[in-house]
Amino acid sequence: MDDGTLPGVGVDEDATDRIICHVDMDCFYASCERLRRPDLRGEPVVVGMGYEPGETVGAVATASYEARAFGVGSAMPISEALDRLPRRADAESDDGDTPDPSETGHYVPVDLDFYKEIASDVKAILHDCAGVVREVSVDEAYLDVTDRTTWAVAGDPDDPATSAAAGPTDARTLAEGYARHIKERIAREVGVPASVGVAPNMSTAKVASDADKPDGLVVVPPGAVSEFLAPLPTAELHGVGPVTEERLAERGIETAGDLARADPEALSEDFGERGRELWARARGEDDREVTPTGLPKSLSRESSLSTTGDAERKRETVSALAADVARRARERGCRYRTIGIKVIEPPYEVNTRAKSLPGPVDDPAVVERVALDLLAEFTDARVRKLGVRVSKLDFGGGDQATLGGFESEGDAGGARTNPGSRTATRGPPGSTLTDWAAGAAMDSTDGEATGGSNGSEDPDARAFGREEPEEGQASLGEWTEDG
DNA sequence: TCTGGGGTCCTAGGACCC
DNA sequence: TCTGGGGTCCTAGGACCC
Repeated sequence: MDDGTLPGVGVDEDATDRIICHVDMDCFYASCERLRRPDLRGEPVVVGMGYEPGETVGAVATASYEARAFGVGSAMPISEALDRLPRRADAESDDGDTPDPSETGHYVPVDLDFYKEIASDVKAILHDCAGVVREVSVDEAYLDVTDRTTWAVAGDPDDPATSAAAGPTDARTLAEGYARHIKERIAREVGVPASVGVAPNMSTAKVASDADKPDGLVVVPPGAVSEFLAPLPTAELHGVGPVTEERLAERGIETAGDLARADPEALSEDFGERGRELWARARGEDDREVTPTGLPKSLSRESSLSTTGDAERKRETVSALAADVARRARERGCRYRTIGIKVIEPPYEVNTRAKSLPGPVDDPAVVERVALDLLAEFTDARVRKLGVRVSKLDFGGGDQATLGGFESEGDAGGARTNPGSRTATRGPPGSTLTDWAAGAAMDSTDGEATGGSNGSEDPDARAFGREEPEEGQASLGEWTEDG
């Protein structure tokens, strides 16, 4: 049953073996910039935000491999990136001690819309190459290509020339040829490089695509999974971050092989359900199906400030973020039932607060009022970052059984641009949910400002009437019952 | 009256990913 | 590396219901 460490002997070698590809675009933002700026090819390129004049906070989104050679990496503060790799423009305009141009790089601001356009060209190829595609992010996707190719060995398995990309086994499979075909189509038709991992399951395919970046192709046939994973540091497993890596190391677990041999019961005790899952992944066991990308679960916006305690500045920021989130939700035709904020206090203390409404709404005014109400708790706090989020999203779809039937005209196209006052799907005649929610939040804000009787109580109860409905809210019960 | 277990929803926080 | 922005999933406790 468990002889899977032998090359060529399958851990799960029956005919049901799947063939999963993980396609991961290499430094995608930088590759996109090079498409429209050929002069950036072969040069160090850093795509980031916040380094332009007047901006002080920012980070690297993507660094080309040439830039990485200078120590510039993703998520690095832009100031540090500039220390390691001075800006080419600076080098040319500076007549003082000009850095050697060969030790400078190009800094380009993020243009997500453009990258999404390029990504859609790539995704079109992926959908052409597989029946099921799960798009994980703008630059990454899983494909189930089981019905397009096989694990059968092609060519002469004894010929080392055929094994260049075959990973830990010598045999070159038809699956490898198919993956190469995908990769080459992307390069030829779109002009950006990708790394591809092929394995019998998602988690191994993911690790494989990372194993030989950039422009890599790593194929791990069914019988070779354990052998491939075993020597890798635990951090290379998907789902093991710095915290888990450290905690595993404390237990003497340094590699995927160590993890695979560990006691799953003990892992389960220490790490909960995740422990067992990581154990299985380290053993190359992962039976998750590749499912198409679903609808988003939440929408959010956040923004960094130079640390401030200014209450008005915080409120202005939250209002702007709320407006933007609400606009995006409306653009996507989704309503939301929960509105939340994120407040980050120095040094980096993350606070989240959220409030659920009795039913889904689409109303920028409600987002703003609820967000500001939640922010009231932090009126005196010094903050370095603020965020607004909506969740419990409702994309309409099946939930069109409205009581009022007011969506009969004008909304057929699906894009929900109707004003908030028309968006409640439940509620007593003559009133709407959004009216109620807005009123409740507003009442509470007033109460706070005037030192009203509720001023010192639980803000949750205050804002959303979990307790006694006040005057004018007597119908709350009707709404919550079926919510 | 007390006790119990199961289920669901809500909120807050944490880890992780790109 | 003292930290940008947009997400996902999991956990845990409390409320509430049956």
